[in-house]
Amino acid sequence: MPRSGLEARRRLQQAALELYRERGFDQTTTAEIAARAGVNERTFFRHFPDKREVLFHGEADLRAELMRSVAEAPDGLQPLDILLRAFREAGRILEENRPFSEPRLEVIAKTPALRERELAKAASLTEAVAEALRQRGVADRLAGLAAQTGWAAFHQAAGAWIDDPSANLDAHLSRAFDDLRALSATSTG
Amino acid sequence: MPRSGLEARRRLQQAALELYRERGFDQTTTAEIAARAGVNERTFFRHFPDKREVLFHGEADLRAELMRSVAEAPDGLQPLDILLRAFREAGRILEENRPFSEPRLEVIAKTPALRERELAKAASLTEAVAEALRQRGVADRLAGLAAQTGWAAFHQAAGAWIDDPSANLDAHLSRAFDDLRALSATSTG
DNA sequence: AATGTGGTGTCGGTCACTGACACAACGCGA
DNA sequence: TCGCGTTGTGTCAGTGACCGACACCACATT
Repeated sequence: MPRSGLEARRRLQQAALELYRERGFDQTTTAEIAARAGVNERTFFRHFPDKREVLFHGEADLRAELMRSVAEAPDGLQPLDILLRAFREAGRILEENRPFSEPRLEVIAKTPALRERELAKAASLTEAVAEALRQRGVADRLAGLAAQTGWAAFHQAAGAWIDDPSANLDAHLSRAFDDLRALSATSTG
Repeated sequence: MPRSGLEARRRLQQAALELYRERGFDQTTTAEIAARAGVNERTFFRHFPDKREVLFHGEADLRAELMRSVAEAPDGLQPLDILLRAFREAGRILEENRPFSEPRLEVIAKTPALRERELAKAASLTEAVAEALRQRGVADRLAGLAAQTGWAAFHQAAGAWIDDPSANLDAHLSRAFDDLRALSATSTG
């Protein structure tokens, strides 16, 4: 039966996403997911530590892409510009996987337990980005704030892109980062 | 046995905090918490929806204070200035409850499951602040971003204040919001 | 005294998640 | 070709979070 495990993992992710959409996260049991994927329930927990994590596996790719982009950004850019660049590039992962990204984000948005996990992932990712910025010499406190505000803009852009696919993710990102600048520009300080 | 229920709830919170510190969150069962509080396990779940929530009950006070402050801020202030004002005022709750919050924050910091819940609480609170800003006429997207960046600054200031109590929270807040403005001011846009 | 209400104990059950053990498929060297 | 370790899997027997239903008890109201 076992070939590489990758096959089963993919089927489990697919089955989970389908079932979460069909009857909701809370009304789906791990046994059902496993059954649809054609494996044993125990196998589910061999591939994913819990019922939520099955929807958060591509995160490693996004993380790697973000880190790479931040590290390789040209000198002379300001923190927020580095991040806009990085999110543009990493965003391609979302755009290329849209058929998977869209229902996934939909389910997450309507399930508190999944939103909690998403926030945790975001926090971890944000901290990694902040560290990457520090590696580039961005001041300590500034790096943390930049990463969090940048992520807030990215998250908002991603949501807007889901709601309005007529514009591409880049356009939404530009607008979100413009808002960010407007926010501080108009502040009295 | 039942007097008002408030008594049991307080004992449950106390027992939970103690046990989470003594043997850790994961190694504590709800039955043990209930036993130490002198009530039945079922009663625990009548007062708190789950094992984590028992540590997140004062949140309502902070939320109420923030909402009030945002709503009552004088006209003419920019979003970030409204928030700085609000966090200054709400921050007093933290300063007054420092001796109680400290062990609680300690447990949360070292327990992933509790950190997840904390992030969820922060997100909910942030969304409430955003809505309060919108009520004041702040543009839709801007309100969301302002609330999140403002919260990021507040969170960073609170952390700095825990690590360095020599300066008061206000000072840390001022510095964080200055950083925020510096972030966008130097961006090319 | 009758009645209502809210907090509680008890019981039975579902389901997420785990440890232990055995088995099947593959890769690889002998 | 045969053994052999490695890896993915199935099975079984748990533990513990959490819920629905019902009965009971303290207290307030009338």
